[in-house]
Amino acid sequence: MSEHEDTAGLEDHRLTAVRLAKVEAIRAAGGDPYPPNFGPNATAAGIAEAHGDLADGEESGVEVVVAGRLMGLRHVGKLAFGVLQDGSGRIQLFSVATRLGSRFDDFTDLDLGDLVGARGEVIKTKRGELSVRVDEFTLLAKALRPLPEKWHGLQDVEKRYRQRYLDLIVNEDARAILGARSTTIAALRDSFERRGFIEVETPVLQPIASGAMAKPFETHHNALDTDMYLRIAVELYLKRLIIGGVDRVFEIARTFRNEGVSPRHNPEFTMLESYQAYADYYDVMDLIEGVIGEVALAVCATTDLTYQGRPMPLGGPWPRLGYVDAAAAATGIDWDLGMPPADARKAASGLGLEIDDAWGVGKIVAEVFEEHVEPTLWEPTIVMDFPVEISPLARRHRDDPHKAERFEVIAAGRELANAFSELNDPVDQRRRFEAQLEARAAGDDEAHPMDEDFLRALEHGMPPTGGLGIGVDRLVMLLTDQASIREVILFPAMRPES
RNA sequence: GGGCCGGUAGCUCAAUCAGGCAGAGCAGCGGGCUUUUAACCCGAAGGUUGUGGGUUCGAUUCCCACCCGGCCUACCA
Repeated sequence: MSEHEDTAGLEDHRLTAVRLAKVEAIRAAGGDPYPPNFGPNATAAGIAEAHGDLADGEESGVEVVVAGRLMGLRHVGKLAFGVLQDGSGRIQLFSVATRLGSRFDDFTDLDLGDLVGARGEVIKTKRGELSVRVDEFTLLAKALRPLPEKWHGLQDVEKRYRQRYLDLIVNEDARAILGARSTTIAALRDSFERRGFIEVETPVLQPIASGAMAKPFETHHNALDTDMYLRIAVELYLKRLIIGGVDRVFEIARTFRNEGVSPRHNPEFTMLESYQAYADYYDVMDLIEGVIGEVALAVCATTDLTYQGRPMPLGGPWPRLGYVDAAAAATGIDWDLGMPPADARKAASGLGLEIDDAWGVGKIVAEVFEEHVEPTLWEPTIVMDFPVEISPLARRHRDDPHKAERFEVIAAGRELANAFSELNDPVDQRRRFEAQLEARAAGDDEAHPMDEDFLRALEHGMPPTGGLGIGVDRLVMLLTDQASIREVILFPAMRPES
């Protein structure tokens, strides 16, 4: 195959044809437009830190070798000013025809987007721009396609998601969010590890989609000839590890749910789940408040954030509301999980909610809560003591059999974290699964499936345990002030092109 | 899934309301300039107006269908 057959039409477009021709010219002159390596010894940020205090027109006497992408090029007679962008920032390449000789024309012939290496002394120009005064430069990789507009960047949302590399090249915000996400993950890991939690990895492919109530992605394992599901949670696997004696365990788990796509939902997302033996949900409240505070400090250097124009104080302790009490306060109806379901249904219908006849009081109150309470909670709030009916994996409340020792952290009107005193009574767990099977039979296709393998593990004895799940993407949204989950996921789910 | 909005040069945007030669800036090309900072000046280029139909003498513009995206909504974390 000749190297021309695979240019995919690039030679047909005037902008790319010019660049292809430059590649050919370089090769014809014995050069390599794609050399195998290069050895930079300085970064834009490092140079700024070391030499930022040079006076205008002053020379540092220090020679550096830098590498990056050419983002700007201003040709002024026998001078040329290039803008080199590397992973740390930008530095000007100051080229002087009298120093570069015949190579000066090659420098001005570079295209925006080319990857370039340069060697020269760090100086500050007369106009005060810190620069590398180029004595030698090398084309490190020819860019055949033009960059988006240098001032406005890439605005087209679809292109920004599909071609995230362009977004990262030209939009500083995109790079900042990527960095904040990385810092968030590192800070979460650090917070849990310092508390003695061990990080593990459990199956993504599971024979039963357990641990949450959601529609899974289905797939098939050919060699085992068995249907499998992409995990919707890691809960039951981490509890197996608690049973196995791993007393503090966590996983940063990519999780998959075959549900709608929205500014707050991506079919694959990241959840951190942790389990702590001998702890109850009160211990977990302290844990989540501590962890979120630490992460906010690591990422934002403060816990007093602004989210979408409104104050978002992440520092704990957070207010704690009773789940049923909050529903009552919001609607003026004296909800009681022990009330006759018909009464609850009537009251909820009076609020304009559509209630399925098969629902129990717990599910009805949950509907009321999600409609009338959750959207109104802006600052982080712990809502505790959920209906046991909608909490099949949580321990029954020590004082009220209708409730579970479960809480969620609500922030900006949506769930940020979900936690409970874990259910470790295997007989009760079996009954809860059976109740879920009944709900499934009644038409709830997100009811939790029976999991005999997990029950067998529970029957060996699980210590009292506090469990926690944190929506990592949503946490990053809060920390970076982003309204859409797609802004904090590098490659959000999209329909295939064409 | 439903509703609303959008898709024009490589990129950022005009023109669409009320049908009449589709324009500009950046990028690219040619030329000039020894201190630029979105450099500037001169010149010449660059278009299947998302796709396919329809109405019309004439469609980027009006109509229909479809594709892709955004927001809202539904499901959910």
